[in-house]
Amino acid sequence: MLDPAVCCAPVRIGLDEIQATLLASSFAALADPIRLRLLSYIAAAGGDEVCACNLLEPSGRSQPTVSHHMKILFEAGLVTREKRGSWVWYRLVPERLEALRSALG
Amino acid sequence: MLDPAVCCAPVRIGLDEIQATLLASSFAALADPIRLRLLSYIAAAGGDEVCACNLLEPSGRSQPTVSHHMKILFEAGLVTREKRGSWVWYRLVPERLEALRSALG
DNA sequence: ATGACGTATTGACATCTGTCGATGCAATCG
DNA sequence: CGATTGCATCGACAGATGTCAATACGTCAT
Repeated sequence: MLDPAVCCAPVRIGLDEIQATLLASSFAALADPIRLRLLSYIAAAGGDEVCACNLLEPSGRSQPTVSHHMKILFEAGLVTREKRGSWVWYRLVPERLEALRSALG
Repeated sequence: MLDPAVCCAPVRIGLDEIQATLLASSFAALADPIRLRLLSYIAAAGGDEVCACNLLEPSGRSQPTVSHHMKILFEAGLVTREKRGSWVWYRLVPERLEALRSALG
């Protein structure tokens, strides 16, 4: 057995359980290829907002599935949702993305 | 029906399926509170490397569970693993974290 | 060699997640 | 008004994921 001081020093904790759970759920929203592509569609769109109908075809998924994913992104605070007439428009929330960026630095 | 040009403009794609899948699996590695805390333990440690035995107690999980999570972080390229004697030492991979940061910008 | 210790792997299980068809709801059109 | 259209929700299902007990594998001390 080596000197315990070498290996088993007291523990420092940088992230409490609540913070970690919140952060993890945010990253979970990014942990799906479809959702990342949906975000990139919005980011790459000409204007800063995109109609839900534009997200359907390129994702290659059914309408309920896309709606499900957009709900997850919405509840994670990564996009806003605004209904105008028959259509629903989504926008990115740059501050939220920036918050996640800073958590990695 | 409104003018289709208003809503159903042609689609721009910013992320192909392969890139999206790779990115998603990296974020998936961050999408768990235990793994975020494990990373924070390493980051908050005095030196730049941490023995696996130090990760066990603060995580509040069994040894196999911690080993499982460290394997996921390792395979995601977020930490390196080095066995010296009986112990295993982990280090963060800052470049990998930076790569994920830049994906959010 | 033998035992003790640190870590990884296996197997099993409950839970979570992505997916789609069917349905519901609200707004628009005729 | 009724029909149609855009989107959300529900129900069901297969596959992925987190967890731990049991076990296996190396390394060290005796």
